[in-house]
Amino acid sequence: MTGFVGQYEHQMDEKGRVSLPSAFRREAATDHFVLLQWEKPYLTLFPGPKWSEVQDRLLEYRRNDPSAWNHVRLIVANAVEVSPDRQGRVLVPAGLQKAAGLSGTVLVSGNLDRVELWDPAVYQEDVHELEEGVGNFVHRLFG
Amino acid sequence: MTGFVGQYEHQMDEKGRVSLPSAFRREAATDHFVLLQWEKPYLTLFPGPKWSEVQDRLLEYRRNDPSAWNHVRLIVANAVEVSPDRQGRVLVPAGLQKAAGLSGTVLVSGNLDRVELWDPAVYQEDVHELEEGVGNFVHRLFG
DNA sequence: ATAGTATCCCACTTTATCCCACTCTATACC
DNA sequence: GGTATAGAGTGGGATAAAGTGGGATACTAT
Repeated sequence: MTGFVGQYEHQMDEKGRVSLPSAFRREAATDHFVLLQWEKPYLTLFPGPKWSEVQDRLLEYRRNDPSAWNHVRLIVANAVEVSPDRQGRVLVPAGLQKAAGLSGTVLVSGNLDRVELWDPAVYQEDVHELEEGVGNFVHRLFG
Repeated sequence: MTGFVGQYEHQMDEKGRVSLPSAFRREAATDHFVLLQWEKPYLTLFPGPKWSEVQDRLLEYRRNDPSAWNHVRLIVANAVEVSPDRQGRVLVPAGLQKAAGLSGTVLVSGNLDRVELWDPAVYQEDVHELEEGVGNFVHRLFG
């Protein structure tokens, strides 16, 4: 129950398969995942149980706001249900590959309750080094 | 339940393994740890249960603040789940070794609910001797 | 029915993890 | 105070697992 932590660089082959780190497979304790893009420029992989929570929130959001319908459609329509094969790889459909600019080396990054798939170069650029001064929050979190 | 107290200098071998003091292993009462750097220039080793608390705070922080996402990513992506081997050693990944400037002799220092890993020279410089005048608080703590 | 496509399974290589053996230190007992 | 014993820290080697590439089978669609 430590959540998904750590990051790994794995190769995506020409079929679009990416190995989930064995540590993540053990952590998930399920072979049932949902892969989608809810924010650019990366993909998110939710374990089945976590996805159920998210789904409930989507349903509620849609019920209370008519304009939400198209938001939900866009995200859900491009989502896929995936299961690791016997070697622990998940298949990333061509559409999602393109949406996240994935090819060759993929950064598989743990983010507590989910796993994220990034183009390494994009990650490097988007997720900056912590600056001095923003450090106040960390003492409340880790102190 | 005395917490982690005391400090030890242990050798990190070329594989990046560092022995946890046996006193700390007894104190933790678990072989499940999370090692990360949330503040420079040292590493922090959380026992599993303590990490769960921290994780909950991270999730809450992230939920309430969109700008928090990258902070959480940076810290969590460089974290690792570690378990001592039969000899009581934990493996420090190369990335974290570099981030904390660890090589050769490592200072393994108890800090109540967690264990910290320091470069001895850096520790010597950063953690000063107790100065006169700042001592007011101690009577409230220990008195 | 056939061709194209997608999914699953098998095999190999490399890297990491685990385990065994040794030495030194600290403690306890004589 | 000295000696013996047990525990802790350190180094290296072997085994198992993880990641990667390719092939075969089943399914779908035309």
